[in-house]
Amino acid sequence: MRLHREDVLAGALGLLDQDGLDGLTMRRLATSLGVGPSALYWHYRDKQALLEAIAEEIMSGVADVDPALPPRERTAELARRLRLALLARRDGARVLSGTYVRRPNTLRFGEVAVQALAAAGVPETETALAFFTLQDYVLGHVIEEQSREHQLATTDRTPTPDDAETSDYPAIGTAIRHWADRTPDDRFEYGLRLLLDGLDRRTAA
Amino acid sequence: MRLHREDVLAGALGLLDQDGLDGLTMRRLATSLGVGPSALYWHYRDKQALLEAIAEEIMSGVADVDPALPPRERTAELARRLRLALLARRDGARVLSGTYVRRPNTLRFGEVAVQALAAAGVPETETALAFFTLQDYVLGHVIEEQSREHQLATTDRTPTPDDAETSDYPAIGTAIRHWADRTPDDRFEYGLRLLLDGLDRRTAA
DNA sequence: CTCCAAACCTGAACAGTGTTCTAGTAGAAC
DNA sequence: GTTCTACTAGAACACTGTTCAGGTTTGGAG
Repeated sequence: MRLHREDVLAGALGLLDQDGLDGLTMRRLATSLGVGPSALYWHYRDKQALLEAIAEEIMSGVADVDPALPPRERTAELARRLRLALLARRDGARVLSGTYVRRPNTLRFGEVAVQALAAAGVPETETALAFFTLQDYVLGHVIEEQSREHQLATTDRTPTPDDAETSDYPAIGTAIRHWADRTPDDRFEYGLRLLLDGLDRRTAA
Repeated sequence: MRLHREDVLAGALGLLDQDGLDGLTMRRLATSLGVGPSALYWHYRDKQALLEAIAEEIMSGVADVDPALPPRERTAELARRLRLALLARRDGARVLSGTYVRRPNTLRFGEVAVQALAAAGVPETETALAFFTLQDYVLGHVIEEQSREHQLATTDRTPTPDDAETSDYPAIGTAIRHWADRTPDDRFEYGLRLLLDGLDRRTAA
């Protein structure tokens, strides 16, 4: 009935999905594993190390995109897969944004993305800039997306400001209405297309 | 020698700049104001409310962009001002990403940005999508930017992976080197231009 | 000048957090 | 069957956000 490193990680992932990042505490994780809190510190140096392991786990498989795809569609697919990976776990984006991971899954994602961008015709001097731009967008987008889920779960009032204050900000009102008509996927695709179109312009030159 | 709401906010901002978001605790804020912890709860319902006040303070003046600027340059300027506002306070991006603020400064920023986008020729049905895309990018970008500052301050080892592992990921190595040659401002401008160029394409159609 | 209500604070307490010890027990290897 | 390593218990430390009943201080009205 003893634990291994992977058991702790699996338990942490389960607790994360169930109670969110704020609910993921060392003590609760310990009791959910039927063990004292100090036992966890044998497997992971501290909580930060555990979170980095979670982050690396989230990134597993994200880079496994069909290499036969044309380069532009390949980078798009990488961005989509990153988003889905973050969405797959509760507070996934927040977890990833708080960790600096230099491990296989994370590095391989960067490697594959940079290669796809280069193949798409992005100058070698700009591939990292383009990669981080895409990654920053995805991260920011999913952070807000998951933050809205949380907002909706706790205060159960829709985040769309159809409130009184909207009358003081006329443009926002109609803009938000159109925004609310789209699906979350559509909203993400819009920004993604903006970035890819912008990239096209720089590959032509 | 009694406190007012603004004194608490000012003290919180000072402590934030000095010790970062993790160092901003109610107890330390209280002692820095020469008062007991419970005194703070008279001025702000809880810590979350205080953080939202900080977020709104961060957003003050961000929307004050020259309305005479041509629309495209105006939206670019709004994005730049948002970034600078976030950078102006330590962990500013993390603070903002954790709060849902519906207050004057924040709303006015959205209003002005949506108007600029509409003036630039973005279809009315897409202004909110474009606005959030820009905002998500800026937020994600600055979160990573400030996260790197933190990394550099604590572990004093440069985050550029010139390490051994780079040999297993050949494309990353050269890509990162070019990335490291740019200034932080340049890196931000690159992504911003990508988005604006992408927008141009959709305003032409 | 007094009185009162509002504004503001104290001090103690509760329940929870990450982390570090020393001391110990279970499991496999020889 | 003993020895060595892998792993855990339990208590403790120094924190965290938050609440509550009871005191102050303050500005203004009568």
